[in-house]
Amino acid sequence: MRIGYPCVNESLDCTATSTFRLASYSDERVEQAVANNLACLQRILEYNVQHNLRFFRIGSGVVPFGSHPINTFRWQTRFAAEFRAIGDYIKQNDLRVSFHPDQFVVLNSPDAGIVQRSIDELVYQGSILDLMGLDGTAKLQIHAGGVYGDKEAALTRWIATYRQLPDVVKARLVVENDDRLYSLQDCLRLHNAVGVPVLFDNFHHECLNNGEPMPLALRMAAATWHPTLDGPIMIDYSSQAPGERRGKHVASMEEDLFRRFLEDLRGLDADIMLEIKDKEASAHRACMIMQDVGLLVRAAQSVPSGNPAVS
DNA sequence: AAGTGTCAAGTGGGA
DNA sequence: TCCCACTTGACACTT
Repeated sequence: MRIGYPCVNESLDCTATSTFRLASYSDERVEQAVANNLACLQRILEYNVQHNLRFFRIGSGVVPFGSHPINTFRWQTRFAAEFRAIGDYIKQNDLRVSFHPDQFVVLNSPDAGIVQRSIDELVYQGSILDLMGLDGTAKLQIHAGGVYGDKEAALTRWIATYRQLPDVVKARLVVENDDRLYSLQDCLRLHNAVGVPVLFDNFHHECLNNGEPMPLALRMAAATWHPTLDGPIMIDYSSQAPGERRGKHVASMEEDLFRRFLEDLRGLDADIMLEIKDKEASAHRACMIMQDVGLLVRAAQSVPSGNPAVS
């Protein structure tokens, strides 16, 4: 099992998603930003190895305007060596990485332009994982999309779009239950239609479900992952922020709730992404708890390799 | 240097 | 009819 956190490391003084405004686009700025982002990504991964945090979500903006037609810079070839080196580091240290393309990726939109831009974005993010030389266990995680007043029609459109995706995207795509529109059951229908694995979000399931108890829900989602092609199941973990709007993520992990969740999970291998505001701070506490209950081996006393220049 | 309005992209819910 | 949230701040203009 692995513990991870999304996109941002608050302990380091760098960002792996530095960008700029579309209005000030230039190839030079893309090159500058990608160089910075990949150097920072490498530092984050080294930090993660040192802290036994072996799961990380890479931010969508690692290549600014990565799927925008304005971006004609050949970043794939310019940074081929850097992508490959990061991929090697990921494999050598048994890390797992993923992407979560943002809310603009909607495969079931009635608008063909939106669907095409969504596919372009998936191809862009998937190509980064390809350039890193990572196998199909490195995933692209999306939601089912909108309902548009007719969920049946929306699910049908999703399936039709999925079937048109390039194989390289299909091999990585997973669909996550959301907190308002598409429940675990809805996602399982997509799985039954096209085989897409279901990424289970426990907090979304608490917000929107069909009465499945958490242990059962976890096992239903787990059954949609192919053990070797897809890897261990991925889970997004969070909990309700006390006193806040329903669906708001908690600021810092509540340890008793996490221990209870591990009880529900018991017996399943999973990589858990903590979608919690304070990032690696909570991930580190989760790591300690999992070591405490014997679900995680302690970090090796490894010396970080590569990039000796930065600290 | 500090303050702040706005940023590529979509959708639905709530004020 | 706006405004907000969403996996995540931070760019860039103004003073």
